[in-house]
Amino acid sequence: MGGLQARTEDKHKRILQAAIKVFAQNGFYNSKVSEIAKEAGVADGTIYLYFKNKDDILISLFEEEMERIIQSMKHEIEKGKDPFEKLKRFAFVQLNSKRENPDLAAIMEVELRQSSKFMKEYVNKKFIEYLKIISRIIKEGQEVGIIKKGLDPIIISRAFWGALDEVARFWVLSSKRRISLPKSAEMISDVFIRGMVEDTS
Amino acid sequence: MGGLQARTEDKHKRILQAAIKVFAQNGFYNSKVSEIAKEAGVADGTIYLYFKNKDDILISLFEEEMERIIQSMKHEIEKGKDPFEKLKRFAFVQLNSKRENPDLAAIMEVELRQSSKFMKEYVNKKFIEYLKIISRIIKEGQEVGIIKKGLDPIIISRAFWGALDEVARFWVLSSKRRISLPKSAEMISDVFIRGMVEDTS
Amino acid sequence: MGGLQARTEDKHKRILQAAIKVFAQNGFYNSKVSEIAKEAGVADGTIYLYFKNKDDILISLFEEEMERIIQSMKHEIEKGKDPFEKLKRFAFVQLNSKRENPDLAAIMEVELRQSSKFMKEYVNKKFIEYLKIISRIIKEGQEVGIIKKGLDPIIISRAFWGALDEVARFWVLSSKRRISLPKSAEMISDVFIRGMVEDTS
Amino acid sequence: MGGLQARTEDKHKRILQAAIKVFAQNGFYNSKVSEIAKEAGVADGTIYLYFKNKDDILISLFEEEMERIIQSMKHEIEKGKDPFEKLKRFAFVQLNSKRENPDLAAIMEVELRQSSKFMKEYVNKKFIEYLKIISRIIKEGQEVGIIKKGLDPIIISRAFWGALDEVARFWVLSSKRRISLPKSAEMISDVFIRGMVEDTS
DNA sequence: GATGAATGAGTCTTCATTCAT
DNA sequence: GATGAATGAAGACTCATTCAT
Repeated sequence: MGGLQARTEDKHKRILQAAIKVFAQNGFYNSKVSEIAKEAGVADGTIYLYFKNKDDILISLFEEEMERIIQSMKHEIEKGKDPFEKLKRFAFVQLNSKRENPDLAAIMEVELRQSSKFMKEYVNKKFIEYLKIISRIIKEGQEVGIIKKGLDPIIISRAFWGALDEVARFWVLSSKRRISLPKSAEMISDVFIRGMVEDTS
Repeated sequence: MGGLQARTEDKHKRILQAAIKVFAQNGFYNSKVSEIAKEAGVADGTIYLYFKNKDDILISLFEEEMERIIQSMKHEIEKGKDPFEKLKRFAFVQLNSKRENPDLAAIMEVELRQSSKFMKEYVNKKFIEYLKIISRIIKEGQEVGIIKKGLDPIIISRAFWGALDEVARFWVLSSKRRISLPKSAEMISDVFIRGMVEDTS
Repeated sequence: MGGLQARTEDKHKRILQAAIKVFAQNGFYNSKVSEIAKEAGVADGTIYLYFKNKDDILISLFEEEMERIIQSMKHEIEKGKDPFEKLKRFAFVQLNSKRENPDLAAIMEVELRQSSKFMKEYVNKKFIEYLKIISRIIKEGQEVGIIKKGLDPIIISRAFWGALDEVARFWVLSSKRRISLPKSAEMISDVFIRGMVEDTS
Repeated sequence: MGGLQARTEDKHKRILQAAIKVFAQNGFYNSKVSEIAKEAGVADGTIYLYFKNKDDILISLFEEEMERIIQSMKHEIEKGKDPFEKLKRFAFVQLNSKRENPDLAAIMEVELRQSSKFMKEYVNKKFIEYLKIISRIIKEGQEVGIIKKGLDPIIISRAFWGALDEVARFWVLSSKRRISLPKSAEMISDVFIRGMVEDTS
């Protein structure tokens, strides 16, 4: 019984992993359900035992991966001793995820911007939660008095994330050699930190 | 004769404008050619007198709009007296374009990241040209000695653009009220400028 | 006035000639009216001043060419002194027409067999008239007593024409070198003549 | 398992049979895939599980039927004791096939001449194989000394087939009454045999 | 649960034909 | 008469989804 359950969960995961690969390669609309099935090693119809439809695969993918990403990022952030170190960690982890999970990252990149109605709500909710990790750090810095009070944490967190995401994208396109990911992370967080730091006079 | 030419060009433009609207609303893959035709007030077949196929509409859209955007941005930048002022102008114009041409901006947002093979080359070429506007300003600042030498202009230009693009996206999603576009432009360029400024001691 | 009429007729003919070329190359269904127009050096719409529709071009083509072919063949046959010589002449002219007018011949080859309802009647009428040239020669031979009475002139004329047509087709396909057209004409008419000749004992 | 396979093969065959009927009725270009599907009692999409596209239906039709025809003809020919008897058998079987399978015959008639590029090669290959059945008989006759040496077996085989094919076509058009098929077969093979026989003096 | 053959709705695209100039 | 831009009906083909086994 447990075994069956396990195998079932396994199949669910296998389909999702296959979908990540296929979606990343062709984009959502150019991916065929049958391709995912093939990649997952299951029959076409089996997909529909685990997911309501093609859209649902993408949604589930977000639901499960975003949650994992958020938790993992929160965990990583906590290791930072001060807001600035936390931001650096965020930048580093964010950029690194591109290397560790390029397919998933590729999907997020596009799909997060795709205005597919059906997703918007959910995706946004989770994405905002993700961004809150940043804005909370900024607020913390403002409370502690090391980050300028005038800066809107929401705007800045968006900007920070956008900057990182774009550089990550660039890294993929530039055949991954021209620039080192860690250095980029450092460079960007440095610029932001220096840019946000409260003047001490 | 001139009239005929005019009308022909007009139709080309009308189709492209219609496409911008329709693509922005539904995304490329959920848009039907017949919808575009309807929106443009022409017959379905007429589309194919001006464009090779559906893909070609999107490509043409980029070709024509990107060029326009780049020229207009270059023109705007020149008015800035120093690199910092130029960056501020860039930020302002970039964010504002979202307000002035939200549909086009929405398409660029997604499609620029879409890995649609057929586009990648062209889009990238033009996009890189666009980003060079930023990196040149940064280099200029480094030469003049007001921007830190250690910063990679290419990385930073990506980051700057990414930050702006994401904030612009946020502005659209947040029902355009919570935050003012000009203030955001100022905030982001300020952070970047302060973050990049060469230490004078 | 006469000039205009002449030019008009000229255009009619030019379109028909263009159609022969285009139809021969691509077949009726794969030929576009616009191709014919281009080949004829007229505008697409002009075609419809001279022909009711695409079908009508093909029909007119038959009407005009078949009549010409029939008359020319009749004229040629008359030069033969006896039925056998007439058959030889028929064979020779028939095969030669493939060389002189390969495009027209190619169209006849296919279209004569195409069961396009709209043509059947007309084509058949003219084709039967053409075949009658043969059957009359055979009847003549039977009356004169040099061709076996038992042979059905209608069947034999079909067979004779079919034999010639197929060999002509072969000649085209075999890159026109392997075999000489006149020799083939002689060979086939010889076989038929020897095969039909009344036994004299 | 066997049942499933059987049903699958059955569907392939059913589609092909339907195609024969539909193509014969309207010609290839005027036949709609949906018509074939309807006639076969399957959904439109099902066609594409068994055939690559519309063209492929026609090609498959040839591949499968021609092979069958060739084998069946070879089998029939062998029963003839001498070359002349074999030719008579050929004529008889050839004409009869028109009665037994008029739809297929109608398609062969037209399509064999249609210069559809995509077919030409294959069709020709198989058709030449078919004609070789005749030319071999003629060669055999020449070797045995009962058929004139001067006759080119290739030309004559074409002529023989062309003669038969045309008479068969005539039979269909003439509402199948005016003339008996067996008599026609006899008449034509008689003319050819007498025409080809070596003079014995 | 698993399969994959079958379905058929949905869309792009072509091209014969029209008609305003 | 001549033009050729515009039309829109028609049809091949795809692929998400279903369901009998």
